Amino acid sequence: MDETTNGTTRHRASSTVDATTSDLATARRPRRATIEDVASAAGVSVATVSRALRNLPNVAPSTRERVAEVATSLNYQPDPAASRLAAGRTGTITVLVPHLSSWYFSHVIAGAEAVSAEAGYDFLVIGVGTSAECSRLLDERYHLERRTDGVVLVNMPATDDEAESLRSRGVALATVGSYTKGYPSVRVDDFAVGVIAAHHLVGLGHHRVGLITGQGDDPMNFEVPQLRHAGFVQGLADLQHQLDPDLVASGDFGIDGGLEAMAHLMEQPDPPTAVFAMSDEMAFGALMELERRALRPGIDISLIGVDDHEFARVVALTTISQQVASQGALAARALVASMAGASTPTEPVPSPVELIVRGTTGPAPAEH
Amino acid sequence: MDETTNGTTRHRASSTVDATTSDLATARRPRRATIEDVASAAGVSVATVSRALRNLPNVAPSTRERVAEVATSLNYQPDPAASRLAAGRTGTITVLVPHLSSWYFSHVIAGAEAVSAEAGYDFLVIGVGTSAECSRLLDERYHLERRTDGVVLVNMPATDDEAESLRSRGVALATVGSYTKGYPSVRVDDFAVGVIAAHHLVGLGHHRVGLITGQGDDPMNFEVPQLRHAGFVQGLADLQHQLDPDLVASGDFGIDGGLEAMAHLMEQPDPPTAVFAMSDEMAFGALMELERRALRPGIDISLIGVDDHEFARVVALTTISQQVASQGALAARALVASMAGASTPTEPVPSPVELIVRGTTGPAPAEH
DNA sequence: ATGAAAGCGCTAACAT
DNA sequence: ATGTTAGCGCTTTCAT
Repeated sequence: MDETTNGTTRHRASSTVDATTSDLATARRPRRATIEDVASAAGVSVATVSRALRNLPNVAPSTRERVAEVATSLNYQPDPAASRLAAGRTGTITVLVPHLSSWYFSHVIAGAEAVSAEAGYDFLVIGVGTSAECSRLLDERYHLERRTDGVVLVNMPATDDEAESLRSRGVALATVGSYTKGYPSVRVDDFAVGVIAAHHLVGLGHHRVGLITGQGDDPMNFEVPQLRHAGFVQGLADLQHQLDPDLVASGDFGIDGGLEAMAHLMEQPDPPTAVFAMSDEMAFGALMELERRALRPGIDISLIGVDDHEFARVVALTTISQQVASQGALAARALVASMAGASTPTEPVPSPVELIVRGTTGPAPAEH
Repeated sequence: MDETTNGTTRHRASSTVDATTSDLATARRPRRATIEDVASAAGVSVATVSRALRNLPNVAPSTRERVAEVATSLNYQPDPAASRLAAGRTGTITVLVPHLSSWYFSHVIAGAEAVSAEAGYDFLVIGVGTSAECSRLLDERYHLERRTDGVVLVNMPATDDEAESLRSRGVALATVGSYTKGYPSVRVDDFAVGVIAAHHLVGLGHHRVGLITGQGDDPMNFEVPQLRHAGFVQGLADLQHQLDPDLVASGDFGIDGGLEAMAHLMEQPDPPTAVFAMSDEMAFGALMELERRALRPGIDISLIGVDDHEFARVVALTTISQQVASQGALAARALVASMAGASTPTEPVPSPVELIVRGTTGPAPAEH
């Protein structure tokens, strides 16, 4: 039944470690060593090999060592598909992210990948254009749970239902850039980001401040802009200032959007002397517009961004830095921990921000 | 033997399509539908379901349709692990790349991911720091062939041996940014890039031209800098010019490297009036250095980069554009084709480049 | 055109 | 501490 029609048992002499010893059976290709090969070569059962190699308890130290040696000499690696099927775990972490190539997301991915690899997980990447597409993935039809043990959601809102759906299917969840109740989520204090920006600008003596926000067409990730906005308003209020609704323009988190938003702001009857752009990329676009208007950043008008993009220092952009790769890493680490059965932090895991003053912010122009 | 100790057969009435009908057996969780569920609900064997769903021949149209309907209504999706184990194919494409977060690589990944997803492949990402690490992966110990049907190598040299090792293990290969004999590889004509840069600068009347190259510590991807270098020299020679070895500095493909390289060039006794930086990022660093020296790009000194990084237009950098995401997509497409058994292009697949003139290049200063 | 059955290479009870 | 064995859910000959 286990043995095929020939009645011979396949165990070799237990000292037979040499990988070149070829069974009369399959001698076609340089066939991969299986757990059975290791077992017979080590003179133990496959179960023991399995235990020994996965460092499960109840294996004699001497046995464990011998098995490990044999496995190495046979260049044995368990077949992922087989163990997935048998164990029901995939050894895979999946990250769901919009715009794979954008600065922010690629850094998150880099951080998450490093941690996943180190923890021995395969790292799957799925680009999701819209949040609708994301919901579809998180919900039924595409069976995420067969492909992955955990997913990292980057700047994608997951409803409580979606999160619960994942949980019920045994998939762990962690998010970065948005908060899902009951799951580890890494993020900066976006409210504080807004406050810091406001305090910095008003502290420089600016009274008329503008905001380039990031509300785009896709309502994906509405939380971040909303919080930064609220924080900015609060920061102004702290210092007895207000945000004129006319001085708020949306820039879609891109260079072009930033450019247009800045143009819009400068076309106001009473334009701002200082502007807070919610991302460095939008700030870059804004700088282009200022250049076109021959306005000197930091002198004629102040501009502060968020991110500390590699490029910010090239144009001397004052910004509020965040550690993006580290956020991806933290999320992956939380995921690994929760998959290992550890209790996951249900409160948001904070990631630090820091004001970095460069050249694009300066004292308010005297003439007023 | 197939049935467990109880002798009951598990087939339901063939009209039973309702997913809520619970066997007396496993009624624990909302168990996923298996191929058996579909088979019994459709009143056919699992083999037929398997054939029908994968569009294999020898299935009656009516049967195929019925199976498809039942599968949909049961929300059935084959378990990847099971089919991998049984079929020996993984349905996975893996991309091996250094520096996940850098501009170039993240764009390649984005392109490759889109194509992979569209073709129905899972997309695995592995960050490899050094080329040694890459070789290790491509060689024996970590069994890539169990995890993936094909790999995309980004700017990582694969030796013929490594490529052959992959082939013998049934893993398809495609590369971008480097050429491996006998495998599809997508790349720009880096020699032409150098020529274009040289012609542009000399065409503007520059006689003393410098080069910021990218040879770093890790000899990973030596081909690109080497070819661009050679092309640059050739382009100069075309117009009776030479490259002074003193005007060549290495910048490691980073902003800081570019900055230092430019500083080095400008400290020469007879500094260049025009510089070709092999990447936009190095050019950005170079611009910072020029700013520090109060030299106006495009007027006091000309600078041209390569890539057309999103940011290039922000600083009006003249550059030679390449379509990076498209390269990743082309590579993935070639991989998909070769895995489907198509004959793969063994000649390099060219990706276009284009000179984009902006503000950082201009006529050579008159005073000379 | 369809079905029966033998694995694919592991893991996880359950013995011992 | 170790061995036996029954699956995991598919794919794939081989029959029919």
